Amino acid sequence: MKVIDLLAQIPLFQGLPPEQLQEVAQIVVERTFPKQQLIFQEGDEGKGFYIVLQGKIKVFKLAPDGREQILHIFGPGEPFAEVPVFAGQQYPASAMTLEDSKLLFVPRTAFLDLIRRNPALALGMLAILARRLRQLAALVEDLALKEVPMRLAAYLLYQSEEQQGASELSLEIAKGQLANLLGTSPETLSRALRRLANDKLIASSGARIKILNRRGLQEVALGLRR
Amino acid sequence: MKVIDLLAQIPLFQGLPPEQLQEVAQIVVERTFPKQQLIFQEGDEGKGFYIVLQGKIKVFKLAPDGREQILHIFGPGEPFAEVPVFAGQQYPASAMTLEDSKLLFVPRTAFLDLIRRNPALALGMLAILARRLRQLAALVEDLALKEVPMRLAAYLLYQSEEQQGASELSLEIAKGQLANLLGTSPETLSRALRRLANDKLIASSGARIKILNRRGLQEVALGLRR
DNA sequence: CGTGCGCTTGACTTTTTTCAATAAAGGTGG
DNA sequence: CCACCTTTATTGAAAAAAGTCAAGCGCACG
Repeated sequence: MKVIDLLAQIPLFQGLPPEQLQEVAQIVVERTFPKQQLIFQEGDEGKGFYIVLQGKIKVFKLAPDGREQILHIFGPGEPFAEVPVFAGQQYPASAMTLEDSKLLFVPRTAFLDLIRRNPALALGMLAILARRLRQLAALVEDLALKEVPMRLAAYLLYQSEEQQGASELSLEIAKGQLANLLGTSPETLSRALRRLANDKLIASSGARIKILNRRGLQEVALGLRR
Repeated sequence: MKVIDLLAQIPLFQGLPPEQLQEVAQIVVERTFPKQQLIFQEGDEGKGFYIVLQGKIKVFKLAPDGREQILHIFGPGEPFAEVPVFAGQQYPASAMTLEDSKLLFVPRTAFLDLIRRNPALALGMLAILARRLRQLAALVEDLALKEVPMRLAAYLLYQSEEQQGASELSLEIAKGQLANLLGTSPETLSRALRRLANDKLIASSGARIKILNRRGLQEVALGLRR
């Protein structure tokens, strides 16, 4: 598939006139990464941002002792690492592939040029950053105001939504990674899962989860049930 | 002072041609709020964003049980609550004055119009959102990967920077509010302060803090010293 | 000068982390 | 396709960090 056709699928570029799409196609660089590959590290100079074509990317903060907190996981169609394009010049976090992935790299200066000539693109990017702020604010809320079982219940319900409201859902990421996303340890996550299963809210086998009592799970997520 | 002169001082509007500045002046609304006044609540429809002229504003998330996590505190010159202007239509958090405050309200549709005609303004707003993402990512990092004394030490050093690197600094906000900002309880904050004082890193009397051992405080902030 | 709110302190509980050992799962090469 | 080996997940027990409850103190404000 040609780059320009891929670009036409990206929400950010929806409605971009074909000649500008062509321009984008000429400045982007396609890059592939194997699973577990570091894409950039916090503090690296950010000369552009990325768009996921295939695969899955985690963006995370690392503590000196090696513990990590995932800020976000990105899948196909999603742009990430835009922050250094617009403010500062260094990446505020690190990024790594969770699977073999194919990315487009969009160089900073060329993209800024384009945005200056196209207000719709600017508004599209503003919408993306605004949504990201919403998500990060929700993560802060989770970490500061909710306990692990609440966060886990919320994540399961969210995944269920993502998967067409199915009651049988897949965790999508390894449990260790989920622990890093929920801001806890694998041990605590494991115990939280067991607790939900004991309470007959879910049935769990490996990365496959079946929601047995959606109402009850929602109550846990909201803190109405301990 | 006239609105247009106030606007000219706001970083976001730096470099805006005078006629567009005039346009902004015509669409903004000046509003004053007493201390402790709720400006908007999470979930309210956001018809525009605000700019602080005077005073201090906290933006926060509230748990059902009343606990709160402050996401950010804004002072003069800073815009806030831009998220619903660009994505979704509801505020993702609540906002309240910490002091008597004077704000400018910038209505959404008029501002979007303006931004469509002015790429520099769009880039300015992108830079603001990008910086905010950086700050929120740092807050997530603090909450997930650092203990309370580390966060407190980092806050004290940050305040010292803000106050021209002075060793004698003011907390700027009430301790109860600082606890909500650092993601902890007043009790735990109190104990953390006493611990730093016991270790002769700071001397504290009320909201006045004197840094006695900056190096040591930095070590605490980085987790090199327990 | 009193009153009240915010801050501090102590005692206790809960949640989560950490350490260690075991069990299960997944990938690789024979 | 199976056996092995490495990685990942689970479980138990103990420790640490922070939260909660309750009481006392003190400063600021009326």
